[in-house]
Amino acid sequence: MSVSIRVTLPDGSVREVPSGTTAREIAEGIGAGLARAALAARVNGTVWDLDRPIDADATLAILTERDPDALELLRHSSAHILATAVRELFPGAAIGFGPPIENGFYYDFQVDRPFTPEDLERIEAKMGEVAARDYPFVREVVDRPAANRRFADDPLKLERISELRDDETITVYTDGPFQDLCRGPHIPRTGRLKHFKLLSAAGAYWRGDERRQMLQRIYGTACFKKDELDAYLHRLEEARKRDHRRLGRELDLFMFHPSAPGAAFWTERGTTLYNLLVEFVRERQAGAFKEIKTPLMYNKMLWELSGHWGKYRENMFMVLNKETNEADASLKPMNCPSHYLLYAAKKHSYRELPLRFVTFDVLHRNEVTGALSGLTRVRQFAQDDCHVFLSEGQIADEVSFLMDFILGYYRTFGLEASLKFATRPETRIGSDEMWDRAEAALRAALEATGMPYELNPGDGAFYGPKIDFDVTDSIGRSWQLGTIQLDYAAPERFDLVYVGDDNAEHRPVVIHRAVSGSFERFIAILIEHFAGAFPVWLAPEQVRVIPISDAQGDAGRRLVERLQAAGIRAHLDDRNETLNYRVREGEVGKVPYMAVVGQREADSDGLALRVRGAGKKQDVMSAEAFIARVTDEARTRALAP
RNA sequence: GCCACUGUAGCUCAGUGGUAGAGCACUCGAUUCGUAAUCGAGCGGUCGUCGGUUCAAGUCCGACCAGUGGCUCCA
Repeated sequence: MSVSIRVTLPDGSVREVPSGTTAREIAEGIGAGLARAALAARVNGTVWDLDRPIDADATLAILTERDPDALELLRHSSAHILATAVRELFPGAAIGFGPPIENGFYYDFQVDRPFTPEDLERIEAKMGEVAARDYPFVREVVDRPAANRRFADDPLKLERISELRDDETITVYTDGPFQDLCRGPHIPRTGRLKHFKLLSAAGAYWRGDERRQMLQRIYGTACFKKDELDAYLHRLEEARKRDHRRLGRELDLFMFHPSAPGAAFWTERGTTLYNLLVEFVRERQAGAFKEIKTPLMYNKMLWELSGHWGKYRENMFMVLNKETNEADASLKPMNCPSHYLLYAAKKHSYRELPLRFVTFDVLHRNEVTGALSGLTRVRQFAQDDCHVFLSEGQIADEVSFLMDFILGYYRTFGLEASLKFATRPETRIGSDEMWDRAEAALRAALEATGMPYELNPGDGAFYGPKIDFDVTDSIGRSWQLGTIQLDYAAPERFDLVYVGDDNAEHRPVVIHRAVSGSFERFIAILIEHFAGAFPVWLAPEQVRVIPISDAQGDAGRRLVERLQAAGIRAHLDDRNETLNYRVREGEVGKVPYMAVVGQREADSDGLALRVRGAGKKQDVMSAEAFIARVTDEARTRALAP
């Protein structure tokens, strides 16, 4: 005896079908084409396997390749197919987790030896076979004892099973010879996987815990269409080409040397770029901020007061005391404590608040070797660091002020930032009333911008809530750049006070603010963002003057002098090379403007302008007009060319 | 710090146990050119470092250093 259920389709129509009918059967009832295209179903808003019986009234939509959720499904199933292949080639491999991720999927294995690149090729070929065998993905609901029996040989899975709550449904998915503990859902058959590639193998701690054993992770990606896969691989290649480490060398901006791992050497051009950024921040901060400099090295008295000596010591470069032979001093890893000392050194009136200390001092953090990476993760760097001392009543206005400052800064570079609002964590200091006020003030300032923001409940610092500014780079990596953090703890710890209009001492609040994060990392992001083709105001070399032949050498030299006198970073390329060769070098070197001087231009006190990236198209103009153009673009910090 | 991979000329790379190679860059010479690589010659490496195996090591083994991809962490 079968009970009927009512299934509502996206167009609003209702089908009455026997309980236990699958989405596939309903799709077949709608049309053979839909049934062929079907990958899964969305039942009451949740993605289900196509062949899972539906036993109650439901809304149902058939998922095809076109559905945004389908790709995740394919990639999750790809991970299973990867595991299927690995198990065939490495029968003893224990399996960890295999989820879909942003651009593909991975699976973790416990194997006797790590995978080699050759293994990856074999595994990829085997995945093709598994897909071609077109196994169905079969879902089964099992009870705990059955699950334990099935994965008796697999300690990782047994550990996972033991953590499942009793009220959780345990499901097992099987494709051909491979079964996996998995919540699903999956594509109906392995044959639906056609376009995939394994990308890399790497170690990864089991459960992401560095105290647990290391598993071998294989990363891969999969798409529904070949051109999508090709496009993704092409994107990876493009990202590799604009990698700041490669461009940093090619454009002669910086280098690293084994003598100073994690600390950059800046060339003349790189230093020009670095200083231009610092100058830009200085210019924007002029007036409202007070730039200060504090020592780079401190004895442990300060770090004990700040708490770093206990919690952050591992990351600090220690300095040995010659007499006691003990490490009792350190290079500063952060500016905050020294700013507090300077603040506390004299009495402050409420009239001075908000008082904004900014600095570009050099910081050192002893990052573990494996964490270092180009300019994005270094041991020596400088932040555009600011600490604001203010009264609690000034928070809302101050946060608005700082947000405008930060967003305007990013806008200059054409960078899009997304905002995150992190609220009180479980372990925190201060009263609930204090947190209520702080969060309300931050939130009000956030909403005043009208920008969308993501809520990160519980992610605030123990000393106060914060707003983080994330920027996404060309490779799709997201970087936390700026931050606005309220700090109620530091003023207590350092006993910071100001004198109020009641002539009594009051506790200020501190706001930590950074805009670029660190200049080093920000430059890395800019290099990749612009692919090395900096806007005129930032380009280390703005103009390259190229006399066509020796006869125009003097005219070229005069032009360079004139440009330099106008404050333009111009260089002469009068080398004994062909015009074509020198133009090519200018293009490859991403110089925004090439000013070519032939006899006609030499006679008329002009130049033939070639704009970076615009090809052969040239624009003959007077030196005067050109100077006006370049200085204007530099002054306004225009993004083009 | 952990796992794997990589390290040969300034750069990109070839060289799988038998006398170190190519292209570009650089230097010199010729060429004086109208918008993405002119021609020729030359210079340049104790093959990351140290140790081991071997008659013989860039090549095989070990340790260390550095880089890369991840994990952990993070500006």
